[in-house]
Amino acid sequence: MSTPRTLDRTLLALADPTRRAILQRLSSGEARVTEVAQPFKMSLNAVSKHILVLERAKLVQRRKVGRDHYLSYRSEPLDAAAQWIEETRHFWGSRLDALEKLLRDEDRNKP
Amino acid sequence: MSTPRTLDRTLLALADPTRRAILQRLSSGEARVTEVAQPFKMSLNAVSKHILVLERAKLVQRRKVGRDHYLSYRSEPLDAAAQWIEETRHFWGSRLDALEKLLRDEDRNKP
DNA sequence: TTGACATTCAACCGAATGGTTGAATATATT
DNA sequence: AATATATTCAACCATTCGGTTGAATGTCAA
Repeated sequence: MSTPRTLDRTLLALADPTRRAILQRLSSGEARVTEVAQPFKMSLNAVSKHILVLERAKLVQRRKVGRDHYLSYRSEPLDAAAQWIEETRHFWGSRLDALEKLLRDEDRNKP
Repeated sequence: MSTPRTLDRTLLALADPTRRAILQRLSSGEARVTEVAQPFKMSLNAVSKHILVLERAKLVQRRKVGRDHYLSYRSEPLDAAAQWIEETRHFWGSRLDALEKLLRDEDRNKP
């Protein structure tokens, strides 16, 4: 289970297309910072910052070998986020519960 | 399926405990802005802004009746986010794929 | 009409984001 | 030892975020 803070960081980290692209790249195996940054138009430094956000959320792990930093994808935070979403969806309900919720709303207005 | 922009907005909106609390409140039925704001320590205006973020992400719908704005929870974005996460988790792999990924990494280093 | 209530708008603030450039640090290579 | 490479650090900038306060708007109720 994930503490609220952890969930915050995970969702925030995922709420950016650049960072999702970085994760996708890493999901197919380790890569160095420069390799990860290569496909992007932005500067290396910008990518480096994005990686930091992903590291803070523990979605990326860093392994230093000499001057090279090897980055890898960690699945745990996404697993935890998925679990939270599924539980939440269950409790908050979805389309199927629309009628039930409507009735609840109407009840609330009849004293 | 959700376009990247939509997903961004959804995840960003969910990446805040206040906003998640608001959604939880609304998941049990409609409520007016003031009612929603009542449990929070922050100002009504602050909550109003959070609601706007949720509305932008289509997680909250507004129905105006006179001076009252009735807010309700919409499940579609969360459904879409859940779907994205599940697909992504499938493609990016999880613990079970750790060995496979490790082997891929080792391959990459042997020319 | 006057006044209370529900809500937003507007301006401001401090902190965080997302980006830049330039310098610093550390490691390889020659 | 000198140079090139990999990466971060530091400073800066514009924008957004999360919050505040105060005023404006629109609606209900006496």
